[in-house]
Amino acid sequence: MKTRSPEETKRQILDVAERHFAIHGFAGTSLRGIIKDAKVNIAAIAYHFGNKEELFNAVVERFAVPVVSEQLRQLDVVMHEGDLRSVLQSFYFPPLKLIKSKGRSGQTLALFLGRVQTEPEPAFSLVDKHFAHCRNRFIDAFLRCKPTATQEELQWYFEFMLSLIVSFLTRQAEIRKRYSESKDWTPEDAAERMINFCLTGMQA
Amino acid sequence: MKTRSPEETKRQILDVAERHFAIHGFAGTSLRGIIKDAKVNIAAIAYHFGNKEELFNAVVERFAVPVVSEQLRQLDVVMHEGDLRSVLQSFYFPPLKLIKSKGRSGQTLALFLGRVQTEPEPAFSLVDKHFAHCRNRFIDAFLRCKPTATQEELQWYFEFMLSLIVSFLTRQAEIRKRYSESKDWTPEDAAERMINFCLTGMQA
DNA sequence: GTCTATAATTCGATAGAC
DNA sequence: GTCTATCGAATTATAGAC
Repeated sequence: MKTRSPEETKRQILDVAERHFAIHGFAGTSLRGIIKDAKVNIAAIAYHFGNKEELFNAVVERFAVPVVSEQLRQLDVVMHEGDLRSVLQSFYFPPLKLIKSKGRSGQTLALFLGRVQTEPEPAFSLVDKHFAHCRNRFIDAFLRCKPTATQEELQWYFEFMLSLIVSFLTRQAEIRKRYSESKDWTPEDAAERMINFCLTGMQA
Repeated sequence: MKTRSPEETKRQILDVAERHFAIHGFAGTSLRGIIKDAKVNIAAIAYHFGNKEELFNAVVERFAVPVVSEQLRQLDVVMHEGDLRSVLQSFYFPPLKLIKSKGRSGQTLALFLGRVQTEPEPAFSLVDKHFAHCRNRFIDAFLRCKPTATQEELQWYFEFMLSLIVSFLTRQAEIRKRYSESKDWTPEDAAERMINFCLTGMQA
């Protein structure tokens, strides 16, 4: 058996765990299933991550931190323009870009990213930890674009914007199968549709 | 111990199972937790429903059948009008009405209704069974309202419409907590916002 | 139909050698 | 750091008495 570096072992565990959590959810995932696919020892998880919940947290953190960071970075760039489309793009593009850069494994990352937002504990409580600040910043940006809107309206718009991408990420595989008779579309096509839908929806 | 009628036992199991599945998901729910709350014997579940998956199926069926039936009935009434708002109302109102009619337990029904659409197997595969026909009918109705739109566009609009309510049902408790500083809103308010958002979004 | 008792797995976690 | 071995708890499902 070839030996692996500790970093490689950690990454391997994270990759497989991400896939299992994405497909089966937190409760439906067993550590023994993960170590079987990752070809590591059961004790390696305990050594590197602690327990199941901390492993899950590590998987969330690996994608959430760079995605939120990039969303806020892009938002900073376009903030002064007061252009709603640019704000929506700042929200939608970073996660889709990360998924695309992952190639084939991006599909399970996408599923995991959506699943985190819809799963029961402990997944759900992690969302606020990573995304609460992001949400407030985007609602502020909305206010710049629509100065006459109430805070309540803008909060709903944020929830609607989030709903579309969460639902898309979670169900895109099923959507593709369901509408297989239609011509193919790329994630960029879907992003454009979501952005246009939000854009007009917010101009009610 | 007071004896219960078989029908009452079944209903009691379904009620508690619905709550547990809604809160913990399919994999995260244990039959022992259900029988403890329902104050029935473990063997009663096997006798009345078979196994865990069939119990879950029974919970889904109990709400899905009347909701879909009412959606299609309302759609039939407004189909000829070619009015998009009426079509959207035919989709959104029946589930919200059922939830409201349940009173306090409507909250867990709402959570379960949304959860079914986002959970991993076996929940997800049940969705198509109950809702596939409904989806086709509503996409047909969209076509009547927007004769120039492509099939692909209309399919996306259906997914967006579905996304909003699924996300709302799953997360409305968290949304309320998150924006507690805002003034209160009723499910009817939320439905109107979703319908208006969809309506303008579809007029892009 | 309802119950007790238990079979048969599977799980997360850990102790301890190397 | 990595491994084997295993503990203790929890799970689903079922057999069989009443």
